[in-house]
Amino acid sequence: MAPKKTAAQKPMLDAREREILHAVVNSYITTAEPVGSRTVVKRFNMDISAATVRNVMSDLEDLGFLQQVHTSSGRVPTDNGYRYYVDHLMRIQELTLTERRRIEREFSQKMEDVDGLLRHTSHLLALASHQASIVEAPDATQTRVQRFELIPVGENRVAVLMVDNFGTVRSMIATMTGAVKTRQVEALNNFLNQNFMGAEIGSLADSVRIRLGEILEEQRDLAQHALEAFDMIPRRQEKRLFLEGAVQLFEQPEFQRVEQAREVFGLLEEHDKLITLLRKAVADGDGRAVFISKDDDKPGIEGIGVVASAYNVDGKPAGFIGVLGPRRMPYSRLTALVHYTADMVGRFLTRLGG
Amino acid sequence: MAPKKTAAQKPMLDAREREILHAVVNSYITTAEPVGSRTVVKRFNMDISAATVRNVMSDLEDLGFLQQVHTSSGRVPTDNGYRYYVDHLMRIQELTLTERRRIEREFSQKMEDVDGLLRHTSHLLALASHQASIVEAPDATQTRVQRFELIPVGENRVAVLMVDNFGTVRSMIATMTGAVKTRQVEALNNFLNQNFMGAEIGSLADSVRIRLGEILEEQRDLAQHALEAFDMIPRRQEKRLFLEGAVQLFEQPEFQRVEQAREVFGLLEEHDKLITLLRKAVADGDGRAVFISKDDDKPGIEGIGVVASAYNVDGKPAGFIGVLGPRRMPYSRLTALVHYTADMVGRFLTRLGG
DNA sequence: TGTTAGCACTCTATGATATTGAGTGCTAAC
DNA sequence: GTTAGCACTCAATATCATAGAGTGCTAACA
Repeated sequence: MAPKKTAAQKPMLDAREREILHAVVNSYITTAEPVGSRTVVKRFNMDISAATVRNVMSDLEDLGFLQQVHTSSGRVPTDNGYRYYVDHLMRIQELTLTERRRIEREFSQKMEDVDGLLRHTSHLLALASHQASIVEAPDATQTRVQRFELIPVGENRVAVLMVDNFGTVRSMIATMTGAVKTRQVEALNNFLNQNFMGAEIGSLADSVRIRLGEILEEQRDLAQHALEAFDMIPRRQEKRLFLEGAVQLFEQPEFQRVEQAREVFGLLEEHDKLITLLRKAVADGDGRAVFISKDDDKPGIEGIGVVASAYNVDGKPAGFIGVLGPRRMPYSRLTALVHYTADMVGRFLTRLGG
Repeated sequence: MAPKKTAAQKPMLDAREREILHAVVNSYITTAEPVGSRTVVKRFNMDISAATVRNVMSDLEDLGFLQQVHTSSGRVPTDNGYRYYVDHLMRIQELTLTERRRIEREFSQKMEDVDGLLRHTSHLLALASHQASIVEAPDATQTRVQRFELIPVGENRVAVLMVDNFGTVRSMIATMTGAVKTRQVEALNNFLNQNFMGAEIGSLADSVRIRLGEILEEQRDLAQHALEAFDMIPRRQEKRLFLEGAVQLFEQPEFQRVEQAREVFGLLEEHDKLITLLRKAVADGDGRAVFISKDDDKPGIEGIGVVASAYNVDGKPAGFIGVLGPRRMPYSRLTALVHYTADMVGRFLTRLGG
C-alpha cells in the first residue's frame, strides 16, 4: 500500500503519482481508450516497471482520480481526475505566434456591428477548437445609454433615438395625440440626458417610470410615448447566444451512441442551461474557467466539459465565451485559445463602444 | 404479370395498384418497418389475398415505386414511390379547428418585431411537426424603403432614419466635416423621398450612387455620409434562417446511426444549402411544396424530405418556411400545417408592414 | 384469365458458445 | 520499495444453430 491517504482527506499526491495521473489523462485525452500500465510505461518512456505503475494506479483509483470501466480493463480519469489535472497538472499550452496571428487577422476583418463580431467569433472558435462554440452577447447590464435624441418629425410625431455604449442606435417614431411643441421636446430631451445617461439599458423603462413625477406636466404625453419605445428594449436585449460547430461533436467517440449525442444537442438548444454552465465554469474553475461535469450529474450535462472565459468591455465583465465538448477534451490547448479569444472580443467590443 | 408497363413509360397505375402503394407508404410512414403482403391485407382490411398483394407489389417494384431491403424482406417505398404518393395519392389532412385555433393563439401573442415573429414561428413549427423547422427571413428584395427622415442634430451632425415596409426603423448618425445647413438637409430629404421611396433596401446604396449626379453640389458631402449608412444595410439583410427542433430528429429511427444524424446536422448548419432545398421543394413539388431526396443524391441530402411553403407579404412572395425530416414523413399532415403556418406568417408580416 | 393456397427457399435477427487478448491483482523474490 | 511471474477477469469477436417473417413460384380454382 502507498502512503495513507483516503478520498476524504485533501489529496496530496507525490511526484510519481502526479506524473502517472498526468500520463493517464494525457493518453486518454488523445486516444479515448482506457489506459493500461504497460501503455503508460511505453508511451511516456518511464524508468519504472509496469507492475509499479499498476500499484500507483490502484492507489489513484482508491483516491477517486481514476476508475476502471470493468474489472480487467485499463483506467480512465474520473471527473475528479480531470479536475485535478486541470487545476494542478496541466501546463497551459500557449498559442503559437502563427495561431495568434491567424486569430488577429480574422478579427481585423468585418467589424461593422456587434452581432457580426460575435457571430464571427463563434465561427472562429468552433473552427479552431473542433468543439461546439458558445458566444454570449454582452450583458444588458453592461449596455448603457450613451445619449438620447428626441427629434420632432412633422406635425405630431417624434423620433426617439438612443445610442448605447457599443454605438448601436435604437430608434422608434412615436405618434402623439396632439401637436408637438418643440420646447417640450427639448426640455424632455435634456431631462433624459441629464438623468439617465449611463443607465442600464435593460431597466431603463423602469428607471424612467420611477422618476416620472419629476417630469413637467406638459411633457407627460410625450414621455409616455417615449416609454413605449423603452419598454421594447429588454426583449431585444435578452441574452443571446451565438452557437456554432456542433456537428464536430459527432466526430468524438463519446458521442457515437445516439442517446449521448442527443443529450448534448438537446443541451445546445437550451440556451438558459448553457448560460448557467458558462457561469459555473468560471465559478468552479477557481479562476481557471473550466467546467467538468460530475459523474452523477443529470443526463444532458453528464459527460461534458466546458472551457469558458469572461470578456471585459471597458474593463468590466460583460459576458462569456466558451467551447463545449466531451469531458475528454484537450484542456491545455483550449484554455489558451478561449482566453485569448475572449481578450480579443473584449478589446474589439470596447473599441466598438468608443 | 400485370399489364405491360415499364419504368420508362409514364407510369399509370390502376386502382388496385394505387391502393396498395398507398397502403405500403402509409404503413411504412407510421412504423418505419418494411411492409409485407400479409401486413397490407391485415392492416387495411383488404378483400384480396396476400398472394395477390404480393403480385402487385412485385409489379410496383418493377415500376420503381417500391424496393426490397434484401431478397426476403418486406418492401419500402423508393424516392419515386414517395413522389407518386405525394403527387397523386395522399389526401392532405386538413388541420382540425383546435389545431388552427392553437396556431392562431400563438400568433396573436408577442408581435413587436419581425425577428421575434419569425423566431416564434420557427418554434411553433418545430413543436407541431416534430421535425426540424426552417424559417427564412423576408427577402431583401421584398424589403423596401417607406420613408426617409434626415434630421439635423446639433452643429454638424445629421440623423439618418429610414423606415422600411415592415416598420423597422434603421438609423445612423452621420458627422459632417463642416456645419450643416438646414436648407440642404431638407432638400436632400425631399430628393430621397421623391426618388427612392419603395426602392429595394438591399440595393439602395447602389441606386442612390447611380443618381448621385442629380444631387446638388452643396449636398454632396451630406449625401456621401448618408451613403455610408446605406452601405451597411445589405449585410444586415443577408438571408437569415431561424432553425429549431433539430434534436427531435434523433427520435427518428433513420437517424439512429450516427453517420446519418451527422449528415443532417451538418446540412442544418449550411444555410445556403438549406435555402436551395427550400426553393427546390417548391419547384419540384409542382405547386405542392414537397422535396424528396433522390436515392442517388449526394450524402448530406440523401434520405431527407422537406415540406415547404412560400409566404407572401403584400401579395408578393417574400420567403419560405418549411420542415425538414427523414424521407419517411407524415406528408399529409405536414403539408397542411406548413401551408397554414405560411399563410399566418405572411398575414402577420403584411400587417406589421402596414 | 385473374386469383388464391401451398410450399420451398432466402435472409435477418437472436442467442448460445468458444476463443483471443489486453489488463489487472497478488505473491514471492530481489 | 520494486519487480517478475502467473492466475484470473472480462470485453470483443467469431462461429454456429434456430426461429420467423416474407418472398417467388407452381398448380389448382372460379
